[in-house]
Amino acid sequence: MALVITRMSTYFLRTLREDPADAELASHKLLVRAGYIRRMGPGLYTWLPIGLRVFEKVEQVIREEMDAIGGFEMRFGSLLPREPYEASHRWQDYGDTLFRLKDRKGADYLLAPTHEEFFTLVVKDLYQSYKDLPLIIYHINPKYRDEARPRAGLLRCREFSMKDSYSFDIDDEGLKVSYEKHRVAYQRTLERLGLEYTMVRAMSGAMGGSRSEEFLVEMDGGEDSFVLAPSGFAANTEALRIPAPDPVDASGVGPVQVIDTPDTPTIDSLVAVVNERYPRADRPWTAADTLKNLVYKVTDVDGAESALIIGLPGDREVDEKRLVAAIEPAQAVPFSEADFAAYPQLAKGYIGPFKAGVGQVLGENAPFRIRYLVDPRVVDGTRWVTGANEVDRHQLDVVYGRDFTSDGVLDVAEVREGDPAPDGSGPLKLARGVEIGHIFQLGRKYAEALGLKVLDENGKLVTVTMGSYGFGPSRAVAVLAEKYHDEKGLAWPPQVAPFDVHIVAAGNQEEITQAAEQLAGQLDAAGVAVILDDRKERPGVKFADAELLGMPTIVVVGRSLADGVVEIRDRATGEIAKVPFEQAVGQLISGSTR
RNA sequence: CGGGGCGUGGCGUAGUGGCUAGCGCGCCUGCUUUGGGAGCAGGAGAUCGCAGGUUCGAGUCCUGUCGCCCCGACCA
Repeated sequence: MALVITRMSTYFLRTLREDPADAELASHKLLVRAGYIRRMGPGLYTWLPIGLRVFEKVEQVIREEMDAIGGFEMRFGSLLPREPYEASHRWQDYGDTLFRLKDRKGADYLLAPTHEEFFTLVVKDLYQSYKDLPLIIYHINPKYRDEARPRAGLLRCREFSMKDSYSFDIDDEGLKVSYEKHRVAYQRTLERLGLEYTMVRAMSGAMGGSRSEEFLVEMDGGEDSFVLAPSGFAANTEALRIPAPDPVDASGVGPVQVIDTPDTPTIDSLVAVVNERYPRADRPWTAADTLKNLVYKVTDVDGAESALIIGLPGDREVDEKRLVAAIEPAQAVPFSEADFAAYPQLAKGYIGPFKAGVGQVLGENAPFRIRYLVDPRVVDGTRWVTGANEVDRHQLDVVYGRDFTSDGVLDVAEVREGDPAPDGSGPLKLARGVEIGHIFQLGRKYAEALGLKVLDENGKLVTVTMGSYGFGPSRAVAVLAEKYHDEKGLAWPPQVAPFDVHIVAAGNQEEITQAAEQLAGQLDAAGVAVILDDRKERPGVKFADAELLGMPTIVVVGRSLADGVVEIRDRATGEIAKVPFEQAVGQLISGSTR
């Protein structure tokens, strides 16, 4: 079947000469400038014809790999009724991120942020037996999330495209198999797209469930921070558990000394004072020798409040994201001035290790439970400079295990480049990435909430176990643009390029335009997708646009046609080959472009 | 939600309270030009985000409001 030659003189495409002012990332600038996408509103983008071709190619790769693991493509709408979301509690749990709307009768609807409930229900509708399982079904369609801050063009949108698939199994063994299939499908998809990726262990977040991994593409400007060990181990910083050092022999450390330390509001000033007045024999004190104790007010899901004191080395800050992940679903906020005022036992700035023992209370009028948790680096025998729980006083040579203990370990300190990897393979590397895929072993949360059960071989009703697996094609397009561009513009890998060959008719002479047309027609007949620049423009304009648009192969029909040759340019490498006109088609069909 | 920046033709921008809001790109007409974003001539296109206010006079100052971008928080 013959394709249609796209002629730039009539194609619905306009390139911009300058970067849009509201774009920061190269992918955003270039996709707008080259006429692939247009912004419609905050976090809302329209695919223009040439952009849609890229999007559909990415979508097709995903589709093929999903079909290869036995997935069945179907499609839900995006406008969905409230009730199933009510049953899974997500009508509430999703919070402000959910787009909600009402129909003319006042009934509640939502725009799908994801489709777990509806996939669960359609299986419940159709299947009743274990014999029907396992099952993988998926769709690719728009998702809606009212993000607090959409950004970076296609990277974080309020309407975006997602492939979401769902697996249904009779037992956990089956779920593992389905999960593994998806992992393989995602690896193949990303390889085919030409994207290098890192798989990281992730927190399961609001989705619930036991196991989850993210597929991240490393990129400056990415939104997820993760750590990478020399062994290849990788994890989200929230999910990372740092290794506890071995206990230290503290038999040579003298007894605790309480010292006067006025005017030491900061860790640095404290370190300076102790080094001057109480120098260590072996080496100077450093910020890492101090133990700072931060107080948080924690609110449990049942609304109960308590105080959490976190003891961590003075050279580290608490990573808020790690804290949130570590204590959820409870929430923590730093103790306020008013809180400190209400509990004078907590001497702000001079707080030391608190006596261990959950259930200890503070205050008389409004008793407060206190928990004292320490950083994993605080192990038996470690020697610290820390607060004395008295204004203007600190204590020296305080040894964990000898002089104080805790109610447990809380690993929420910031992670730094060079910190030891949990698997002992060496220093960690810190990186930023974009989450392009996420696979979850959901378990039975949705099946239970919505009553998805089947009869097993003994005739007993059992709840089905599920997995859910997301992949973002629109985000993948942005990441591809980010990875495949240079100072001149985009440079698509062939498998996702909107066209295989970009023919530039460099000159308006009859012979040139005719030769370009002829070449385009022959390539088209051979099944090569061609875009032909037949505009009445100067060659320089056409060259610049060809490079901006980024087809893998650019064929220039122009000056050299007088010698019977055309130029075949490789967009990515810049290589130019001069080829006799009559051999060009053969070369382009068999060459590296397909 | 907190912090910072910004709203001026389609795009990018200039504009110490003062005349008819300027420039570049793009667009239209004509002539010339034609292998690296052409030249000349002519032309169309802006209620300066919106609403109040101060002033003889507001794109410019004040207040409010809406929106956008960036950082953070949040986010399968």
